[in-house]
Amino acid sequence: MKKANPILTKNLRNNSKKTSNLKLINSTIRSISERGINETTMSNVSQGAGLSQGIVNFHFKTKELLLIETLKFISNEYLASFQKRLQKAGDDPQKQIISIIDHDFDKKICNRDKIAVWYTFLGEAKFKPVYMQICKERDEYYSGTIFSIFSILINKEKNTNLSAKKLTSCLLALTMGLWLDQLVDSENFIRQEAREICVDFVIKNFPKQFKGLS
Amino acid sequence: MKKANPILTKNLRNNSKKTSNLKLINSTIRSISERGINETTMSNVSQGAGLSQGIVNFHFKTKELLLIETLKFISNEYLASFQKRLQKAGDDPQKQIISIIDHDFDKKICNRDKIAVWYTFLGEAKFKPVYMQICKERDEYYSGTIFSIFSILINKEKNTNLSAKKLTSCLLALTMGLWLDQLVDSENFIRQEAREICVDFVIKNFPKQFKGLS
Amino acid sequence: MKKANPILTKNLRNNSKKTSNLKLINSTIRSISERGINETTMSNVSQGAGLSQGIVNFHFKTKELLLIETLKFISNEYLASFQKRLQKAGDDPQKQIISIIDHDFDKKICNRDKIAVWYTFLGEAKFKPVYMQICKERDEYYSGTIFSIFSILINKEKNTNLSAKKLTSCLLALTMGLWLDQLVDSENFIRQEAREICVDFVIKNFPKQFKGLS
Amino acid sequence: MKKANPILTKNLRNNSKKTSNLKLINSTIRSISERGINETTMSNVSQGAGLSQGIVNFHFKTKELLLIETLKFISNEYLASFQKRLQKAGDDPQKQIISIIDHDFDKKICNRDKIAVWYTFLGEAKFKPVYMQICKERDEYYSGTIFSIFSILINKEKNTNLSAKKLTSCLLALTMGLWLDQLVDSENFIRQEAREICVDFVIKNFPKQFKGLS
DNA sequence: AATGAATGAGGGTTCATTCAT
DNA sequence: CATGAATGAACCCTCATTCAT
Repeated sequence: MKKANPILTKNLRNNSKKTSNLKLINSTIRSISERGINETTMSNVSQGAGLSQGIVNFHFKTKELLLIETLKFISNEYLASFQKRLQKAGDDPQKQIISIIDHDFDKKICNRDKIAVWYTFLGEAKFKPVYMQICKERDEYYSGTIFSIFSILINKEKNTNLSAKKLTSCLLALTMGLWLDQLVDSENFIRQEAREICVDFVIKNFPKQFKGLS
Repeated sequence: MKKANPILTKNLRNNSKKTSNLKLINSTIRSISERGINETTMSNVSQGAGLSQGIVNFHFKTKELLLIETLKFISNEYLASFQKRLQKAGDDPQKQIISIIDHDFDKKICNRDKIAVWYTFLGEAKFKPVYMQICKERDEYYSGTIFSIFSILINKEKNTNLSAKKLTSCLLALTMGLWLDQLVDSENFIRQEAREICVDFVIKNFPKQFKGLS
Repeated sequence: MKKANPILTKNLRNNSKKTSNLKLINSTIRSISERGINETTMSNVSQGAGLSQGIVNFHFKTKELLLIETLKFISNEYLASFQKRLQKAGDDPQKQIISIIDHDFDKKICNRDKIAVWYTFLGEAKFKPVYMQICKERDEYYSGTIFSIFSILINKEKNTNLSAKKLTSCLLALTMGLWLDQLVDSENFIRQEAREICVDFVIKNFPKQFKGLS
Repeated sequence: MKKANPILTKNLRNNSKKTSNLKLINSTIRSISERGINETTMSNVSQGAGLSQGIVNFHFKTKELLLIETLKFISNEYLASFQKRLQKAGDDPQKQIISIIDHDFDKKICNRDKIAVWYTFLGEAKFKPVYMQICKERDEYYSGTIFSIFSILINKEKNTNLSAKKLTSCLLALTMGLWLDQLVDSENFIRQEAREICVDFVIKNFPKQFKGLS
C-alpha cells in the first residue's frame, strides 16, 4: 500500500485563497504557452501551481478534462472582455465595429502567449471534437455579433458589393490571419499596423460612414 | 521575379528516388492529418508505410528529424505548385495575383487534410525553432513574390492608400484566416466564397485595374 | 459442548453501539461483494456508508485494519448464527449434525454475496497471515464442534470405516466445495440439492442412526 | 521524447530459447503464488522473467490480458495432464475414476502453489467474467467426464440412491474443498488422507464394484 | 536494407494517508 | 467526531530508440 510522507507534507501547505482550480488552470495556460500541449505534463502543471502531483487529477479527474476546462476558461475570458468592450461602445454600430477591432488587437488579447495557447488548442481541435465545440461556440457568438453590426451598416450605406455574411467571414479571417502573423513573426508584427489593416477594410467597404476615420 | 527556391529543388531530387523515405513521409502526412502530431507514433508511420517498426529510425534517425523532413516536403510541395501556377500566368501582374489567389483556394491546396497538417506544424512551431524556420522560409518566398507584384500594381494604379507591405500582410492574413475557417467550420466553408473575398480585396485596392473583374 | 466463542461475544458488544464503525464495516462488506477486495477503496467504503473521505482512517487507522475488522465481523456473525442454531437442536447429536448442515445451506448463510466475501478473504489469506489466523479460528471452532458430534455418533454406530477426524474433514470439504459451486455456477446451484448431498454423506456413514431420514 | 539507455541495454540480452511469452507467464504464476494478483506488478513479472519493464505490455498488451493468458495456461496445463492420466487408465470406468482422484491429489497438481494460484483467480472470477468463463470451461470439461463415468458405474451397480449428477457435484465439491484445506491448513493437510476420503466416497456409493479397494 | 523483439525513461493516474478546519 | 483538500509513492502503460539477426 501507498504511504504519504507526513513530514514533507506539512510544509508546502499554506497558499493564498485563490482556489486551487484557478491556480491549476493558470499554470496550465502558462505551461501550454511555454511548451505546448503535449509537453505540458501533470507534473509541470501542479508544480507551476505550487501544488503536488496528484492534485490535478483530484480536481480535474484527467489531463484531458483539465485541458478542456482550460480552453473553456480562455474562451470565456475572451468573450467576457469582448462584451465589456462592446458595451462601452454604446449603440452606434460604427463605434461598435471599431471597438471590436481595437479589442482584438489590444495587448491584453493579442499577445504572444494568449495567441499561442489559442492556436495550440485550435491545432488540436481537428482531432478533438470537444475542443472544436468550444472553439465554435466562441466563434459563433463573435461572428453573430459582427454579422448584426455589418447588417445595420449595410442598410445605412445603401450600396455595398459584399454581403453581411461575406464581410463577417472576411473580418474574422483577417483577424485570425493577423494573429497568426504575431505567432510566426512576432518581431516584425506591429499591433498598430494590424489594427489599421482591419480598419481600412471597414473603410473600404463603408466609405460613406467611415470617411475621414483612418 | 524570384528565382527557384534552392531547398525545394534539392529535396525534390532526393525524393524522386521513390524509396522508403518517400513512403514514410507520405505515411507521416497521412497520420498527422488523421491524428495530429502528438498521436503520430513511429509505429503508426511505419505501419502506414507497410514497413516494420525500426525502419523510421533507420532512415531518419529520430522522430524529430522525420517530422522536419515531412514539414520540408510539404513546404516544398506547396512552393513547387505555387511556382508552376505563377509561370502559367505569364508576366501580367494582374493575372499573376489572381492566379495566386486561385491557387491558394484550389482543391489541391486548400483541402482539409493539407490545411490540417499545415496548421498542426504551425501550432508546434512556436516551441520548435526548426519548424518555425521552415515555415518562415516558405512564408518569405511567398510574401516576397506577392510584395513584388503589389509593388508593380501600386505603380500602375497611381493612388492607393495601403503600402505594398500592408497589402501583402493583408492578403496573407486573409488567406491564412480563410484556410483556418475551412478547418474550424469545414461544412459551411465554401471555397468559391473564400476566393471571392480575396479577389474583392484586390478589386477594392486596385479598382482601376481590376474593374469589371468580379 | 463448546462454550461461547470469546472473540465473538466481545465484538458483538462493540458493534452494538451502531456507530459509524458498523456502518463502515457493512459498507466494506457490500463493496467487497460487489467489487472484490482490490477494487474496494477507502473512498468506496466511506461513500457507501454515507460518510466522508478521511473517516475510515480516523476509525480504523489503516485499510488493512478495516479489512481485518471486517473479516472478524463476518466470522463472528457466522459463528453466532451457528451457535444459535446448534442450541435449538438440543443435545441430540443426530439433530445437531443435521441442523449444522441445514444452517450451512440456509439462505442467510449460503448466498452469493456472503460466500463471495468469504472466498475473497480466503483467497487473500495465503499472503496475509492475519486473515489466515481469523479464518483458522472460525474453522477450528466449527471443526471442533463437528468432530465432537461425529465422535459421539461413531460410538453409537459401532462400526464405521472413517475416523471422526476424516469424517470432519470430509464434511467440511463438502460444505466448502458446495459453497464454491454457488460462486462459480450460481444459476445451476440448488441449495436443496447441496443440502441433500451432505445429508446423504451422513446417512452413508451412519446408516443405522439416520436410516429413513433422506 | 524518451530515450533508452544504450549501454544498459546491451548487456542483459541473451536468454535461453524458451520464448519470452512463456517465461513471462511462468513468472506471473510464481508471483501470484507468492504475492497474490494485486501485489503482482508488471515490474515483478518482468524482473522475475529476467526481462525489462515494458516487455510485458509488448507481449500481452495489458496486465489484464497477461492474467487472462496465465489463467488459460494453467487451465490448459491442468486439462492436458488430466487427459493424459485418463488415457493411461484405459476403458475401465473403475480405473478411470480412481485415476482421476489420484490425479487430483498428485503432487504435480495438488501443491500449495498451484492451488493458491487457482483459488486466487477463482476469488477474482466473481468480478471478472473473463476469468469466470475460463474457470467454467475447465469445470465443464472435467464435470462432463466424471458424469459420463458415473453414469456407466450407476448402470453396472444397479442400485444407487444418488444420481450421476449429484455424484458428480459431490466429488467435485469434495475435491475443491479438500484442495482448499491444503491452502488453509497446509501443515496438517495430508495428500494421502484426502485421496482416501474421495476413494471412500466412491466405495460408499458403488460398494459392489469397489469392494476391497480401500 | 530491413526486421521486430527488447529496453527503459517518463507520463497519466490511483489511492491510502494526513491534517487544517 | 467529521470533513475533504492535499500529498506523494507506486502503479500501468506508451513509445522513441536500439540492435542482433
